[in-house]
Amino acid sequence: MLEKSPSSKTEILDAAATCFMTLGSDVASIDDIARSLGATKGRIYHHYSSKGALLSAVRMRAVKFTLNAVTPIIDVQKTPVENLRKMAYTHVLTVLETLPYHRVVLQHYRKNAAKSTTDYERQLISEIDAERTLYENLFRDVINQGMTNDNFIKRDISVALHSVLLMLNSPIFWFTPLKENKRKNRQEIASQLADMAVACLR
Amino acid sequence: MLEKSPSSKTEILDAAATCFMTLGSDVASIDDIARSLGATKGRIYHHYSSKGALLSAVRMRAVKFTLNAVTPIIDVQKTPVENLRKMAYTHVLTVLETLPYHRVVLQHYRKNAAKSTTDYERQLISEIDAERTLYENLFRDVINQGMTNDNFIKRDISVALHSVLLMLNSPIFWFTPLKENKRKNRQEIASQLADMAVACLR
DNA sequence: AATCAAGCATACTACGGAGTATGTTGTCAA
DNA sequence: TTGACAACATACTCCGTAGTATGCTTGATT
Repeated sequence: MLEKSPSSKTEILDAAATCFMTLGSDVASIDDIARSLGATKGRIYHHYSSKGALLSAVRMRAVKFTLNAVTPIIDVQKTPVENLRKMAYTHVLTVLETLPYHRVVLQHYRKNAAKSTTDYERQLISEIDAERTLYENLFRDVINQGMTNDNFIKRDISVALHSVLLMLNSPIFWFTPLKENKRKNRQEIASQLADMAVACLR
Repeated sequence: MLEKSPSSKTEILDAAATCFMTLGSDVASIDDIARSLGATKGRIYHHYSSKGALLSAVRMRAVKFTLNAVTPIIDVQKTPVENLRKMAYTHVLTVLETLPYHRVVLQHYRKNAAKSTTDYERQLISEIDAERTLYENLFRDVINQGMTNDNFIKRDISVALHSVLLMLNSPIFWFTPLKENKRKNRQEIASQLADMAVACLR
């Protein structure tokens, strides 16, 4: 999953992401993940202190993927429309290339109140939230700038932001990778969604 | 939850929807739901044969809410743009008024492969899927018609359909009801989202 | 060569939750 | 008035799973 020489830890993360994705993070057991690695619990608990910690690591990595991809392509010289269009395109493409991670994230967009979590795990979650807010603000700033420049219709910024972001994340629900034309197919989807994202703001 | 005289079964459904929403349908136990009703397991298992059956009932009811609300307002006399706009508005408003149910549905957009389900539960799920497909096709038809009339830009119909639907469902993620101006607030949100839905198609 | 720790595997415990079997209460019909 | 059934409550069983305690192996270090 985008790794040159996968360390043991990232290998575990990839397996965890896939298991959490297919079974759901609550149903998938540590044993399931270990089995999919041809290993046992021992290996996982050696690297991650709890199931919650492992889950948080997966979620954090998902945010980093998109954050690292989108941040460098913002160009203050260009117009908000151009920037948003390229940000949207990059976002979708990145998501499609690290899909399992984002499917896991999606399960937790609205699952805040777990039954019993330790202080340590709550801290991990707050760090994830901070990083996600950072990422959202990249889009918020561009949309805001576009609204003040009259490139975009003036609307409630929060409604507009989250609507656009969720539309860009919609492939997380329905995308299934095909054998042939993999790369091309993804680029087309990213392009269409980027168009729609820009369109729905004006 | 939209009920004149809530029967014991619908009362259970409402409680289940709320519990499944806040804790997640995997984590929330039957005892949790019973406790929130001031009752015990016995009451729930008297009406629903299993946890899966109860969950399916919640999901099915969610689909019925929107299906019953949107179906009658489609008018073949009007243009695709007018129809889609009103369908979108009605959809959002209905969702916001029966929010817990739709939050539960959302958890299962991509959780198909449960660990072990009975034949009976698989049947329930397939019935839900059929009903949901029926509902999606209402929107698919209108969008298709709009594309052939050149009211909408011609795009991949599936990508367009699911993107729009997910954008209309975005409040499921972030909406939190306010005390004052409840009704008005919801109408404004529905209106904005309906505008954006139409806009992103052309 | 001996030591030691990293990186696992194995074997256990403890507990929560789904499902069941059975008891209890009210109500209505004959 | 009785019996029969609906609508629950109570008290269990059983199993899966998170977490732990401990043992084993291999490579690096002194």
